[in-house]
Amino acid sequence: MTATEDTSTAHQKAYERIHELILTGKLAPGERLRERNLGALLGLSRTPVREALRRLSSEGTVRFEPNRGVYVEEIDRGELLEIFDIGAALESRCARLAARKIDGDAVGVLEACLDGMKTLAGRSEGDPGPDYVKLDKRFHSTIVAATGNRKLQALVEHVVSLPVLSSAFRQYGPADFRRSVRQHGEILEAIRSGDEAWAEVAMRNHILTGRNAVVKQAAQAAD
Amino acid sequence: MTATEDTSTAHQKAYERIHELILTGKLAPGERLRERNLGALLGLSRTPVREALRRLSSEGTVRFEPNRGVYVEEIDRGELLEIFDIGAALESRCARLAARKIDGDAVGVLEACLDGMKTLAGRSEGDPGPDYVKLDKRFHSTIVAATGNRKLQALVEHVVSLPVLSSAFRQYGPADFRRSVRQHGEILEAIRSGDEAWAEVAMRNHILTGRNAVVKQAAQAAD
DNA sequence: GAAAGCCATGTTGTATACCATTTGGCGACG
DNA sequence: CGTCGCCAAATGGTATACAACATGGCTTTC
Repeated sequence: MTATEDTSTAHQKAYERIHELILTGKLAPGERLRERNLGALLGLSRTPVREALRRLSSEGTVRFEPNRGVYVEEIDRGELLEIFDIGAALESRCARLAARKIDGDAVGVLEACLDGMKTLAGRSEGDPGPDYVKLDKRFHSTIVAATGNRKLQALVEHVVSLPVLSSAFRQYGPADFRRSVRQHGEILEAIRSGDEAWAEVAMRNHILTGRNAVVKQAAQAAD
Repeated sequence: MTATEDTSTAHQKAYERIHELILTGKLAPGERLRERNLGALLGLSRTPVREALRRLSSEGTVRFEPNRGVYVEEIDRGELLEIFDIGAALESRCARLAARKIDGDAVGVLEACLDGMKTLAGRSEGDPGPDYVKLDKRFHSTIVAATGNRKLQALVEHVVSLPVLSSAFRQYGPADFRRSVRQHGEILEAIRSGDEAWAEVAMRNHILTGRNAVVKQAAQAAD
């Protein structure tokens, strides 16, 4: 029951797997990706792999150098912080719109995500694992989708991938996860009650918390 | 010397042409795109066409329905205005960063673009044509690139495509073009002088002018 | 005459084959 | 001994071939 997506198409599978490999650092920034290797690794031909790479390229996760291969984009910390600021602006706007327009089904999904995150953060002391990240992503995606703006959805999907990457590298302690759960709870409550201003600021607060964790980590690394 | 792009790869050509066909309305919102047709039209096989469509899909311009074809995304006016707001936020931020970090080469490019736009807007009374749009895009792309943030660059590239679309449908008069040129001049001067606050607000002003034109057009259409 | 199921056709999804370009090494020449 | 240039292997770019799925019309049956 680990597999949540049906991965009906090979292209989708390739996209998700490669994205995950990059997020978890198995494919390092700057590393060259050989299409035949990836295909063999995933049990696919080059065609769906290349399509997945085009998507990743369009999202800025990967870079095509014509006739010279595909490389994982390297991120510097300044860019990353900048991205967090932009993400905060976009997602808080989404939260505001969602508070206005969300329907019952979507609220149900949010509740389910929150439940799952609570359980994961509560039971294990150390690392709630990649499932937590998936629920987190789902939570945010649901909010963005609730705005009903497809272009906005595409945008946020893109901007979010890098912060998620950074959080994958980041060492979260149990307290951090509990705080994350609490913040998601606040966002949900704000949206459910239709309080636009609260939803906006709760989301902004949540994302800037993540930004701060990156800053702190940088300070530690400088020791 | 009309051709500015080398179009070195078939995929790039496919991407640019299809994008242009959508922007100019030759491919209408909601219309189904057949890969074989597009390939034949552009003198290419399906492979690069599909890769281009994946990019466009990732940008939210086009929509894949699994096993059922690719469709041009339809936009409603509310979404469009929302996108303008986001574009204003992102691009004004870019202008601020550019004012801080831009180098001489990039300034030269901006000057060249502005020159070209001046000429086009000055000489012909009616429609300066698609070349004007291209210069406009180049101007903005250069500013975004000057921020040195690749992810941000990818984002803006995406968010910008729709407003450009709308401007393609919009009927600009000579006065509008002259105003557009003047605003680009202001932005350039602000960036060149390193005045971050001015650059930010000049860009915001420019984009919200475009937003207003859409609103006005909507009001006219409602007559 | 209407509805349901099957088949023909077209289109998407994926794999494979072929061509162009890059790249690293080896040998000839200065 | 160094350098230039050529050749071969590998890799990306594109075309084509094949398989899976969807769709519309026709036949068949009630």
